[in-house]
Amino acid sequence: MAKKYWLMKSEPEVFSITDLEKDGKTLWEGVRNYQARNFMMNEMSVGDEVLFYHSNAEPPGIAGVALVSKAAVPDPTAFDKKSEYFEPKATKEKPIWFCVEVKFAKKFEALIALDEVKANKKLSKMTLVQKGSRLSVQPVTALEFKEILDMSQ
DNA sequence: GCCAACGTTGGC
DNA sequence: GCCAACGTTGGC
Repeated sequence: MAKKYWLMKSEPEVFSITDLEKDGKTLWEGVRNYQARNFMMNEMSVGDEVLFYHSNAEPPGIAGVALVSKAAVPDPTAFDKKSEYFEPKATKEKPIWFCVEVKFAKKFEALIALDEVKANKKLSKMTLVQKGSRLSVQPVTALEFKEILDMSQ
């Protein structure tokens, strides 16, 4: 299976690239959107590369790179009554929600702001810059991924 | 199975 | 804090 590329959004107030650098790895818990879940559950493989995006930030943008380190497992927060992500309908047999584990790869020296991505004509097709795109887990092409890395140096 | 109402995301 | 865009829910 060829390596795939992704972009995953996180609010840095909640969990930033610096938190990932500190922790080394994390379960990508709390995704409650079927499209995003399906990408994690069906498409992601260990070794896939992930652009770590800071949403709801000043400025919003791509902060670094992570690697998928574990294929999708049931999201434990769905079973946790105290979690804001608790899902009463989830059972061990039918967990409903899944999450992958990602590990830290690199933090960009300077964040690539959403504005810079929008200004780059080569990236005009990226899901991220499409109008109304809110998906928190989205595929990125190999070319787009390379272009972002080029912009980061 | 339609669709209005409602909730959420996330840039600005 | 606003609000456009989109997803989900629930009445029918």
